[in-house]
Amino acid sequence: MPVGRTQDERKAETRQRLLQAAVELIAERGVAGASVDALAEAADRTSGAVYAHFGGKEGLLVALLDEWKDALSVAVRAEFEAASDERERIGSLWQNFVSPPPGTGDAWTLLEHELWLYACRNPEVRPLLAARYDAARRAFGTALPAALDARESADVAGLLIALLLGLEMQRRLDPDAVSDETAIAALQALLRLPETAERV
Amino acid sequence: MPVGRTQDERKAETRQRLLQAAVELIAERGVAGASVDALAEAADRTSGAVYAHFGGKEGLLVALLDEWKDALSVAVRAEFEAASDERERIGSLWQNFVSPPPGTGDAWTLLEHELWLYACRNPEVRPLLAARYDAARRAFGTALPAALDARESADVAGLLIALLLGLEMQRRLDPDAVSDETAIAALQALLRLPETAERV
DNA sequence: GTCTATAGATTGATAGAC
DNA sequence: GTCTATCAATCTATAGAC
Repeated sequence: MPVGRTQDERKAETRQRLLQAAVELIAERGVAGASVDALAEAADRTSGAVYAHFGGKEGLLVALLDEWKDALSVAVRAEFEAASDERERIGSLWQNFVSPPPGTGDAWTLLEHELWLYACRNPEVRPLLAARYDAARRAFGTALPAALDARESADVAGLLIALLLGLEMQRRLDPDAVSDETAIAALQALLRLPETAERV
Repeated sequence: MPVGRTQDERKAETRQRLLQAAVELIAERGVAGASVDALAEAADRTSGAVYAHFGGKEGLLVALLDEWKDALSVAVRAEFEAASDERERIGSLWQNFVSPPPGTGDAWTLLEHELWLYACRNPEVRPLLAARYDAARRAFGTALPAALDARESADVAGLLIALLLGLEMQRRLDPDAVSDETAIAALQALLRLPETAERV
């Protein structure tokens, strides 16, 4: 008797639709600009569904952060490990993070900054996003080539993430802000930072 | 007859009060979260003043961006040039940008990200912020030690700004995200990037 | 769990007195 | 130029039918 199944399936589908709608609409209009009604409508539901599933807009955001907790780290790390040599690794980083194909993930970083601002202002939510970045640094760090202890590699991963975030910010305003060559050279320099430091 | 003067002075004062209120309130609540009424009230005026001076909230934001056009570059550059050696320069950058005294400019970067998001979404406003970052890179670039052409030094300045922005993002969520030593080493590495590149 | 309907508060913007 | 008063639109959240 698959009665319960279909109920649960619909429930799960609504949940996914709401989360996906939140990703798109918040990237487009911002956290404050995306009303509960608009979020529900984008998911082909009504506002009641948002309250039933998440208790409100804030609950939806928390669930979104939770869902995405390690999506970032997993994706970046996979890309990074797939490449064979350093040049290729850097290239993949640069391509995928800062100049994504202008179709799917075009507004990805907008959502990232939107959630960052939200987390900075809400002490209850901040630990969630902090854990997300921490996980990204760790996962990313273990994929680094040099033999470093966990703390060092996470630090270097933090540097790479920082540079990519900051470069993307500038290039979204002006695609010619920083040349590709300089950016790639900088990524290489940061990757080689531990070796360089040892020589001193 | 100083009649006209006092009128103009009051007008100018209201304008400044509104701009200052916008800085504080938008950093605290965000662009969408700061209503026209709240902005006016924070400036000890009423909403009518906002419409009379700037035509609305968007006009106030544009004026704010215009006012701040080179405030960033001037400040950063002054700090940077005041220091005598490289170590001091890096230290001043790190201190002032990423770990400002938690009183005055504590919410500075929140406003920066808020305006960035706003500019990304409003094609009419984007060039304004793009020009601001461009000016910052140029002004900052001319203060760089190495002998580079304008394009190269602006690129390196873009790298430094990017790293500082990205590090501040992570450290605001978690003060221990990236260690001070690693961050400073990274800034040094980026500063020395041109020399390193020449050796290859 | 999802819907409709609605309450109650807040928003951006305008009109008119001063 | 600044204020008070106000309109129309929009928002969050809830109540109740199904």
